[in-house]
Amino acid sequence: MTHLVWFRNDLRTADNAALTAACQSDQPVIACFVLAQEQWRMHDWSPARIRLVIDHANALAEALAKLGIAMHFLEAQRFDDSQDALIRLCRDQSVTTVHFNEEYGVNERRRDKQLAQRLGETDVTVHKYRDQCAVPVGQVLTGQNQPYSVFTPFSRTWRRWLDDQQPTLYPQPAAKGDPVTPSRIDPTTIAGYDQAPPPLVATGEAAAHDRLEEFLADPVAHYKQQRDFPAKDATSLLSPYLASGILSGRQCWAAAQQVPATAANQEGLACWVNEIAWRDFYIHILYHFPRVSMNRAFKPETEALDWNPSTEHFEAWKEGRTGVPIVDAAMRQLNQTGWMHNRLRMITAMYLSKNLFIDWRLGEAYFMSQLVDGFLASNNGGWQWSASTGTDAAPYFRIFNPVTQGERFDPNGDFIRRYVPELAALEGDAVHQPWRSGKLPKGYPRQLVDLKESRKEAIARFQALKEENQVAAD
DNA sequence: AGCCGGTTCTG
DNA sequence: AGAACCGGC
Repeated sequence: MTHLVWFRNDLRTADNAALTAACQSDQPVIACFVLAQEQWRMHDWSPARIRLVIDHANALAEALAKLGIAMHFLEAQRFDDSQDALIRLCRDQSVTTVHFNEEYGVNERRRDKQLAQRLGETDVTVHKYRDQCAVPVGQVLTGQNQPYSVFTPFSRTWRRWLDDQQPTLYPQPAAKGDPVTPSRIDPTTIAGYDQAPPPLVATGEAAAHDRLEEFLADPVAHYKQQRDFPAKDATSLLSPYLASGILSGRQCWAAAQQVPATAANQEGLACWVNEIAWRDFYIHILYHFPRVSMNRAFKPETEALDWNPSTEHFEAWKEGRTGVPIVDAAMRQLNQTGWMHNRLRMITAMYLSKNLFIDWRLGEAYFMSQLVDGFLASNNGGWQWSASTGTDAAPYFRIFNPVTQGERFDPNGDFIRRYVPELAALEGDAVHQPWRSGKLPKGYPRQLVDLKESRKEAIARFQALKEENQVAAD
């Protein structure tokens, strides 16, 4: 008569629907987490993310142990094997009820559905919780009960739902018994763990809450003005915690509600809450339009685009030697730290998909393979936005000029100089356009493509696609 | 969450 | 000459 909480993308004890529900029963509770390393590899998990997840799984096991809940770390290769591991655990531990919070990728949904079926045959009850968003998927619909595919109207309904419902956080679970000895994953058994860059954020749920509170106590007031300047470090840096569920979107929304609004902070607060809405938006898109997690474009007609083959241009982009300073600085930040500023994600994604005209899926996968905060819904949404293949995407003719973007958002070139030492000695605006001084600094490459020409070419290809579709429609 | 080229306004 | 504005992509 034991309840099992299966932790996946929700490595927290606070505000956790599945954990709270399990602890409300009178029966004993155990927990599990599946180490599906082969599946992680297939989903392009980065070493940085693997390390963050392992560290937080261990921290979670400790926190649960204090509540008298033993964590079982299960070995599996892929999701299919994880079903077997779960079923074995249920049998060995006399589990009668399994609780977990939903995930929305197609593989995850298929896994959960099959598991529920198989457990049903053995008289184990499965309880699923819709816990990943501030507003649960399925709750933000148009007047015609359809999902939104444009952000602005989505966000209006999203905000109204929260204002009306005022969702409260799930109560912290009470101890289920005397403390137990925590189990622990040995990181040396985990592929990739020791290849991770130094941790970007401190480990543990408490550290995540500290960062959230510190951000909302002051920096949020300058968020709207300063967040777009990568040299300023003016973002919350909560994405690593959100991506692995150490913090929930609902906790972020609730914490923002608690901040006394002043003239000084209200714009920044609203701007930041809007980013939580973006996260929810892309999760809702993933839920309603599963094709986006099956390597398909949201706009099917864009599947006909003839992307350039992945050549040395792609390698140069990955390694940060495209010859465009802001692009190279951004890619090196990603490679060195496992994180990239959001403005720079847009600039580098636009450059790959429009100037180099390389398939956005390759960029999406590469980002995933490096990012500590790699999260399917947001990463896919962002890439399809940049490539003009997605919901509410940038119109195909709205192509960033990476030099102009660099000049606007890194006006002193501080960020470029931090990550591209070859350019550090250049004075003033030359750091954005090193080719103008006549001779490139030693070791810095010439541009892969002409920005003006490649922009024209990209627009022409999208224009041709549009005309083909008009002909087909006639 | 644009950029570009052309035109008009301004000092 | 440079800012400010605009239509088209």
